Amino acid sequence: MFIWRNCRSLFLWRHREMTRKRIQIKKIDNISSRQVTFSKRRKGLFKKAQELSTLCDADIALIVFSATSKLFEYASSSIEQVIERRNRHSAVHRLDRSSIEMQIESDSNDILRKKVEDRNRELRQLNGEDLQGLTLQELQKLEEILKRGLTSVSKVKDEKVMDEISILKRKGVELMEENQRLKQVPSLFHLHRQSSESISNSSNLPEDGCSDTSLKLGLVYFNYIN
Amino acid sequence: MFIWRNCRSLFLWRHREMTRKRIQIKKIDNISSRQVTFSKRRKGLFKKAQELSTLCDADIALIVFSATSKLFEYASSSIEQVIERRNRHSAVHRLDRSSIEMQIESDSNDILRKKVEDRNRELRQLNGEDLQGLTLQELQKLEEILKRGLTSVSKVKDEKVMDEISILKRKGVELMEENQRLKQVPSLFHLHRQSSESISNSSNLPEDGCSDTSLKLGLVYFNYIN
DNA sequence: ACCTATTGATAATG
DNA sequence: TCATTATCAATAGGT
Repeated sequence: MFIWRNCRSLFLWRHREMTRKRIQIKKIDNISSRQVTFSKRRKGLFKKAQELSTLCDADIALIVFSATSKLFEYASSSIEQVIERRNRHSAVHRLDRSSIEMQIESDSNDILRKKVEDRNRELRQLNGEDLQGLTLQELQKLEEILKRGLTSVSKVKDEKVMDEISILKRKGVELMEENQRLKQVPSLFHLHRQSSESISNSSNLPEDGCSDTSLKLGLVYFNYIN
Repeated sequence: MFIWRNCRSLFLWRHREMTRKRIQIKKIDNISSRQVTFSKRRKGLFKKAQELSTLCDADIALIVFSATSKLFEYASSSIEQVIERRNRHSAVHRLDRSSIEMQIESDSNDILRKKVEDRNRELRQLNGEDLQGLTLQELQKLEEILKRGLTSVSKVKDEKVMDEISILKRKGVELMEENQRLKQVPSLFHLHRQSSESISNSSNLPEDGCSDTSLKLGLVYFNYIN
C-alpha cells in the first residue's frame, strides 16, 4: 500500500495541494468558510439521516438551527410525530421508575393546571388585559416590569440591528469597490458601445455582464434591509 | 484518472473483493446485517451531527427510533430546548390560543409540566431574560407586545391615579367644609383661645389646619404610589 | 469486534 | 452558489 501511495505521488507531484490536511473539529473562525462548511455538511448530514432511515427502517427527526438562527429540518415521517413518540417513550420510561420517585415528583394535575392558569393570567396582564382587578401598587409593579423588559429587549434588538447594518455596510463597500474595479476596463467598454448598435446586450461583453450582476446584488441588498 | 484507476486495478487484481459495490439505498432485508448497518451508520450520523454543531456553531437535535423502537438521541444543547425553539420559530399567537386549548387538549402531567415551563420561558423573555437565542423578528415581536402591554397598563394605572386624586380632592373639600362649620361655633373657639395661652400654636387658625390636612393626605398618596 | 478496500464526504480552490 | 478534485472519513463485507 505504501508503495502504491508513493507511486501515486509520482503521478500527482505537480498538482497543487487541494486539501492540505484533515481539519480540526472546533468552531470555524472565518465566517464565510463557516457558512460554506455549514451548507455542505448540513446537506451531508441530512443525506446520511435519510439513508439511515431508508436502509434500516428507522424513524428519524433532525432539527438544525444555523448560527444565524435559520431553521432546517428533516424527518422520515414528521417532526411532530417523532417528538410525540419521544414524549410517549420518556413517559413510559418514567412509569418504570419506582413509586417513591413518583411521589417525590411534586405537582398533582390540579396544581399544575392551576400553575398554567396563573402563568396565563400573568401573561395576559403583561399584555395589558385583565387589569381591572388590580390595585394601584400592582399596576405600578406591572408597569415597571414592562419598562424593564422593554429596555432589555430593545437593547438586545438594537445590538442585533447594528450587527446587521455593519454587515450590510461592509457588503455595500465591497460592491462599490468591485464596481470601481470594473469601470477601469475602458477598452471593453468601448467595444461595447461600438457593437451595441445592432446586437442585443448579450454576454459578449464582460463589463456589461458584470455591472448587471452588481445591480442585481445591490437590489438583493436593499430588499434584505427592508 | 481513468488510466490511473485501471493501473490501480492491476495492483489490486489478486485481492479478494472486500466491498462488492456500492449498496443501494433501500431497506436491508437481512435482519442481522440491517442491525449492524444501523449501529454503524447511527454512530456515524451522530458524529457528523456533533461535528456540524461544533464547527458551525449550530444548534442541533437528532432523534432516532430504531426499527425495534429503541430510542437514540443527540442534541448540542438539549432536545427540549431545540424543540421549543422550533415551536417558537413558527408559532406566534400561543397567548390567545392557550386558554381555549387548555380545555380541549388532553392534560397529562407531562404536557402540563411542559406548559408551565413554556409559560415561564415566555414570562422570562417578557422580563428581558433569555433573549440570546432569538432572531431579530422575534425580538421585534416581543418589543411590540411589551409596548402594547405597557401602554395598556399605563392607561389603566393613570385612570386609577386620577380616581384616587379625585377621591382625595373630594375628601379635602369635605374637610374644609367641616372646618368651616367648626369656625361657626365661636363660643367654643373662644374657650379654646383662652386655654391655649400656655400651649403651642396648634390649630388655632382654621384655614391653616385645613391646608395641613390636605398636605398630609397628599403625602399618603405619594407614599402609596411609590 | 476488527480489518481494509471501496465508496462517499468534503476542504480548498476557482 | 456551483464545479472540481485530492484527500480524508465512513462503511460494506469478510473474518
